[in-house]
Amino acid sequence: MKELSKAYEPKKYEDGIYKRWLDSGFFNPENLLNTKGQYVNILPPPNANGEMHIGHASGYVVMDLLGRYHRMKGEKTLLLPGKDHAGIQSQVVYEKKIKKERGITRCDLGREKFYDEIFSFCKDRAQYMREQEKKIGLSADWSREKFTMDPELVKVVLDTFVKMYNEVDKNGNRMIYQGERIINWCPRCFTALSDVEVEHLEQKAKLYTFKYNKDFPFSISTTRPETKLGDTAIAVNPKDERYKKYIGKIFEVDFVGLPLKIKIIVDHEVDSTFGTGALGVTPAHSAVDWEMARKNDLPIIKVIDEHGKIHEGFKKFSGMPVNEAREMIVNELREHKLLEKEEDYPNNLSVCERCQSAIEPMVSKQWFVNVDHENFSLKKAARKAIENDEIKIYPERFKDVMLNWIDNIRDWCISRQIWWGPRIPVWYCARCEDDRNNISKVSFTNDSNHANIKIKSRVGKIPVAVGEKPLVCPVDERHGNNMLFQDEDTLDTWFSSGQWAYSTLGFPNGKDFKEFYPSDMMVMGRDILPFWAFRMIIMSLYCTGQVPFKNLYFTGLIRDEKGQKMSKSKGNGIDPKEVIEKYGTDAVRLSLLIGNSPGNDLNLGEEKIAGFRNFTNKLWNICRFMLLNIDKPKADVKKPVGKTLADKWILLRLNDVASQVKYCIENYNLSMAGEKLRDFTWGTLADWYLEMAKIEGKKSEILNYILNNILKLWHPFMPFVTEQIWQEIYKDENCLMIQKYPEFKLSSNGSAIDEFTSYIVDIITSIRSLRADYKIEPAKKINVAISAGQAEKFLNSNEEIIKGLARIENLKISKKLDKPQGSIGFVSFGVEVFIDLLGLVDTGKEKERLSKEIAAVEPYLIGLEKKLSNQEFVSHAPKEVVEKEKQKLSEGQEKLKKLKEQLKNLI
RNA sequence: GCACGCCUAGCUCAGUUGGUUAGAGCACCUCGUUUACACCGAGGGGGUCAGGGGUUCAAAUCCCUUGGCGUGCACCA
Repeated sequence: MKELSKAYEPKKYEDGIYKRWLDSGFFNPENLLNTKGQYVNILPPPNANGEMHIGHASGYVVMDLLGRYHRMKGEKTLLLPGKDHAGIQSQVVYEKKIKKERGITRCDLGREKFYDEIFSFCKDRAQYMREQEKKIGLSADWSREKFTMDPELVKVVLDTFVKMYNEVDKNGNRMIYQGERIINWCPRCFTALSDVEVEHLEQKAKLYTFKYNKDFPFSISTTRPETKLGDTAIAVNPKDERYKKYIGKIFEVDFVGLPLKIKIIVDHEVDSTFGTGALGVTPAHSAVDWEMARKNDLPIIKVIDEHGKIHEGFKKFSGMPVNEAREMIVNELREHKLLEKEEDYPNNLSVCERCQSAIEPMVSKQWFVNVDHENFSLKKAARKAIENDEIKIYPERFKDVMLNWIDNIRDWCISRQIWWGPRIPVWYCARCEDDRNNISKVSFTNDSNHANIKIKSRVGKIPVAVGEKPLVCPVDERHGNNMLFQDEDTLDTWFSSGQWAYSTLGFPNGKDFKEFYPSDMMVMGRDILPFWAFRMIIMSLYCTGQVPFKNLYFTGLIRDEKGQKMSKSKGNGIDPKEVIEKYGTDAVRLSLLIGNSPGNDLNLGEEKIAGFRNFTNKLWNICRFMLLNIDKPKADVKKPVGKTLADKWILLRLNDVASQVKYCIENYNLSMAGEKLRDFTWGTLADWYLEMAKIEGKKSEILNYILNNILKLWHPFMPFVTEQIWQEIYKDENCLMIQKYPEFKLSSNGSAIDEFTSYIVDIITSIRSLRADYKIEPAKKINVAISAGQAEKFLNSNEEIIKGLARIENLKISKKLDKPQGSIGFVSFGVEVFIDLLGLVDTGKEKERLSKEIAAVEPYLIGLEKKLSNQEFVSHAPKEVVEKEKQKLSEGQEKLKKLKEQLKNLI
């Protein structure tokens, strides 16, 4: 058997190991033999337009750890990978690309060509990202990989649209309906957005206070004077005495040369202390005003168009970008002395989550999902599933966050005016339009980004068919199908990804769906909770009648070492490619697992990764050393009987750490699982047991047993190094990846072994410490005498270990002996240890050392005495606690007595 | 405004139903090539657990409160 090389070099092995796993076929659950139970994780699909970043990696590491753990436990394990088409984002990315590389816009390509190109672009990126996912060690079944735009997935999505459209309550309301409502419009992306796709940025704005004209009785305040062209009312608080006499009146005013008809209305929402207490109502461009308009039946005047310019019909302002119009109106008001105040005012600007352009709220005809439909309330169903823990959420506190979020949700706008994504399966017939004016109005524009895009009229069309394109117009066959046209819009990406949990499994009749749905685990970034978690839950409950997954684990964000968000522009990002190359995948995995906890952000710097690279190498060397001491390594060694105290102790500790690790993993405390394993491996095994084993010798069997187990226990955390070691030793065996995970139960009666060992460890550590204090050269051997009392026998049987690890020449252990001349002593548990200092004793120094220790013990004992003399404590506290305190007191008293004696003898 | 967190060693954080003289890693200081490992070993310094109050025999842990930091949602005329 050849030795392991001196240092572990990840680069040398990782690709080969991954290939071996792939070739084994065990990523595919069908190939796993003799499975019992199953474990399914439909992996969240990253957007197929970029590359894997460290945030993805942190999620994958969790998913893969759990997957490998369950696979090794013998469960039929499926990690199903895939990619998301990411409608708006991919379209933005691809538009930028063709603009830069070819100087063209999507309109130059046309809808079909653009669609085809972006499809292959996403497929290319998906392939590239797949290679990165393999680098992180993801043990996914690539034969089942999916893409949200695969035809079979799109079919599921469209079928759901049809099903929801056909869900009609007794009043004729559909679950999916078309409505003219106020929505968020991004003039850059040229599409409607749902509420969650809008971000709010703090900005300094100006708050203008003015009158429409000098005849109008009172002034209003606004940050957006240009929208006032569309005001149809003034709202005041019903309790506001100042304006009571005007309520209900209608004023016709001239506002910067344009006529306005203003009704005075009341609304409780109006804060009479803000500004003048009078609010100009602009129904077409403010969500709150829109609601007021609906309640008061006010007319709605659209001021701003889809390009962010003033609509036709506003004379000199028409066609002007909003900012220019604002400036012009303000100037005009100033000239006419109507502007009363102009003050700085911090407010939040709504911007597009994808491109950061300012959002225009506007009234528009869009498709919506009614989240509280009478036949099936998506929101109530989701609430119930979460409340009843049908989906368990980690960390638990996110349950409240989700419930709070569900309670505030409003109808979901699912239509997008983009080309990339599944197109809404709704058909209209030009001939069937009731109102000829409403037939597909087409307008053209000169906007550079959106040249020649058709803006279809979003008013008044009635679908004639929903679903596949009919052969003839279903309303009137004489119209045939050449008068049929499909809705121009595509579906919100989250309408697709919301169905990922089952569309990937061949819903509704596929074999995988029947076998693997619902899945066991979903791991997702906490930032997409409102986008995705909620949508997956509602869609799944409605379509499949079941929850999509039984457990939901949220990861936090990965930040830089200073806690700042990683971003390309700041250049503070950690690129997984680079750090994997530099430190190896296992080190990167550990740095994302240990010290990280569900839902919390993680600050990550390269130093941390380097630390785990060191540990990877340490593990390699621990195994290297063990191998040097194993005669003929076997993959299936039974648990040996420990011969010495050290053996019994390490078996006990291995047993306990393994059962704790299992407990931690099953409760998703992966960080603690890793920490416990590391402490055992480095602190217990390497620093103590292996050193003891060097002295005791003949450890072949037990080392073999520990080696096998430690590789298995570490495998889910650091699959590459463990597999490589396994392969070096057991070439002919199956991969470590599918070896049986060790089963251990927490031992009940090992405390005596632990206690004895801690005596020895403490004696050795104390001797080393005093040696260092007295600057005794490490190579120099010393003489030690121990007055051992009860511990005589077992200290004697471990004499060689104490001698070896404390570098002792002559060790004398007796039940009772006096302090030898020229020595110094210390007390460890009940044992007195004397070190012959070879004439180096410094009485002053000793006095100080002993006094210092006495000074530390005394207050501790006083505390204990006080506690134990307190009747309340003795009667209230559990017996074990009281017993423990008593024992601590008597041990401490014994120690104090001995220390005092030593001090006395010194003088 | 509503909600959810966080504040423990210089730094990053553990501390799971209240009960060890409060822990780890990194950094720092001293020393050091003995059957693996300098990506290492041995030893060491360093914290009144943000402040105040309360509950309790017992509080880093539970409750209230003040301050600081962060996040989500809403408002933002």
